[in-house]
Amino acid sequence: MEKQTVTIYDVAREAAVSMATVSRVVNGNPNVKPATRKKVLEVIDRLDYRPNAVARGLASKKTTTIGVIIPDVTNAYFSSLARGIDDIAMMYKYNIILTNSDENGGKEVQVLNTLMAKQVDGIIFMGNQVTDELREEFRRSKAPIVLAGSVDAEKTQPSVNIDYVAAVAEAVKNLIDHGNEKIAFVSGSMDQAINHDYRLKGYKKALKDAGIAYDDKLVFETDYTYKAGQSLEPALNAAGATAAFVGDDELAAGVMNGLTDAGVAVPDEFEVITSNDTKLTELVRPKMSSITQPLYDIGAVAMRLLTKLMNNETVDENTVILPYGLMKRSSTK
Amino acid sequence: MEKQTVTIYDVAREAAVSMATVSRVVNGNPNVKPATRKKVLEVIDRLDYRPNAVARGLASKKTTTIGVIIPDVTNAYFSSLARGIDDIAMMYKYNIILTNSDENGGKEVQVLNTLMAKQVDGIIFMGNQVTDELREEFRRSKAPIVLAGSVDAEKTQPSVNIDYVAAVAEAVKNLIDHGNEKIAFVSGSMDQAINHDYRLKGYKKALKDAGIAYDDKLVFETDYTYKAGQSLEPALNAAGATAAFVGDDELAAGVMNGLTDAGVAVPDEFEVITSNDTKLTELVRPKMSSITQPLYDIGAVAMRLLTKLMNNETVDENTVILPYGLMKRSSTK
DNA sequence: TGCAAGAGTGAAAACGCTTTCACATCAAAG
DNA sequence: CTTTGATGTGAAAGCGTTTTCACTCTTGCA
Repeated sequence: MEKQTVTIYDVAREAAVSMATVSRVVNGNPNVKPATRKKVLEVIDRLDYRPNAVARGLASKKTTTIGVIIPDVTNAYFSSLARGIDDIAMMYKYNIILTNSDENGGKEVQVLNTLMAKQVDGIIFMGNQVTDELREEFRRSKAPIVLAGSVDAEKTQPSVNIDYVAAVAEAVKNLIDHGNEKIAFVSGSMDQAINHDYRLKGYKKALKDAGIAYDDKLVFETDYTYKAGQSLEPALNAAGATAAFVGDDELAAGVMNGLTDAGVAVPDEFEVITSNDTKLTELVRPKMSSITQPLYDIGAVAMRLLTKLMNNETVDENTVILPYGLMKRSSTK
Repeated sequence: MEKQTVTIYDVAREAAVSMATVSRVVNGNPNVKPATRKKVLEVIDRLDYRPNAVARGLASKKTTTIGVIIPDVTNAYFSSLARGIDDIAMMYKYNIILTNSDENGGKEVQVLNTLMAKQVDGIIFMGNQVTDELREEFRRSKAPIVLAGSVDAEKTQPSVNIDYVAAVAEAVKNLIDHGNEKIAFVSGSMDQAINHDYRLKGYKKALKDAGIAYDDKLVFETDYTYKAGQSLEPALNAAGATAAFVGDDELAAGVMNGLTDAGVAVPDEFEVITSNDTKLTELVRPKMSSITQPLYDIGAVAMRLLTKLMNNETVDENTVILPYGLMKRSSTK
């Protein structure tokens, strides 16, 4: 025995008005006589009428739902962004369809398509490897798409980020200032624009400014996991590094613990600076120095930007750069 | 100049068949002559036709979308569950609308309502404080709802969990076996069923089994944050505790670091065992001993259960209990 | 040769809303 | 009193699918 759903038509009949009028009061349209409005509201209340958002979406061509593509919710960096996104979305009455992509191009394209099929009003994309195919999909989307905490070298989409090049350069300079000359650059895949086109650039810049020669033996390309970091100690040691810039906090924690476990003292014998300033940096011992990013805000601002785009408001700047900082904790001198 | 969307009608016209037939081929209905199917598929391809999921949802009364209510994505425990949920959901062609509730009753009710308005096919709820009002909303929902990693004392909804009482009892027994008599019970709000009706019960049981008197001075009700744990050291000390069972990993990390920072040696002078076995337990030093839970699986199984419910398959057991374990690391002797 | 039973297809009615357009009403202005 | 411009309301046409039902062909079989 299915519960019978009450529709706008039922309300109209009971209130002795037209569907149009019911629709008006539901949507807060001011062109309704107060007496009528009251009458309709009473019936709505009595019948416990709840508008069907799907029907609404079909008729109005707006779903008040946005799609969010995230590499992995389980990653503290991204989940912080996601929280910022959701909070602002909720503030603007949007809901979020969240899907994990594992930064896998095929999955990203597929997910993007189902999001578009579901007629989301907008999309927020996180992930640093924007393939040509993906870019093509972006282009064909009628819903606006903004990148959050992610970069695409082609800069074809609106995005919100920090200035990665400058941030990394500053972090590395800090290490250099402490007397380190052999500084490792540890990050995830170099196929990712953020590593290849931004972080590495910052790293090289700092080196160059200090007159230190770039040595690709000091560049460690691995994946963003604790384990990967932990097992990096021998290689780091073999390369003669005395400090490392690391592109991810979990990875950095691994690097640091791997070092410590191998009897290398951090920061006295080896300094580590990381990138994302997630909670993690405070939990490990020694606490990790890090580039600071307004994670929550990156998500929040991205979502805010998206709302403007969805409303066809003109936005002065398509790519917004938020301020970063450097937080000295105990993994650097 | 809006891009003109191509509809099923356009395809039908171009392929010289009816909409019904196009619908059939799109949905893989076998009652279509191969030749016809081929012809239609060609047109679909040529026009780049993409079915509108909203229209589909309206007509079929299925949205292939489920709602997920999560206290906070940023929390490692819950985000692990969320990942399990999403993976299985994707496997069954569902998408997920994710909303953060902060375990705030009012927000939960509101979110639940918007999810139902959006006609989700099912809902997964995480949160340990099921108010009467919430229970009422659950009841009125036509979409099935399952609790994941969350308990409701009334057991009115399907759920997937571990046996919290037994797990906590075992953890505490372990502490007792190490010679501790004054064992602190540290958790979040006692209003939450999981703390009040499960964990505390397990704690008391272990005490009773060992013939140790229960002392509510040793029960610390706080919130699930690192900071809260960190500042607990003086109180713990004042109560004369020599060990603690903690209900959340981040909180436990705080407790442990607070202790360490105050010069209390873990585990020699104070043992700590935590509850959720998130990655965190491995990142801090000493590594934390913990009850182990199959986090990902709890989410995955909950989602799987939900698919069955949505298909009206009969399920033998409405509440599934997954196995737990105890992982000894370095925060206990 | 005739007939029952599929197989394949199309017409059209939902699905539950928004929105356009036309119309009616009414108060203020001439 | 008329005219006018707002204000309030309803009829009905979408929105893009799925699904039911009826109908036409084919086949296989008696």
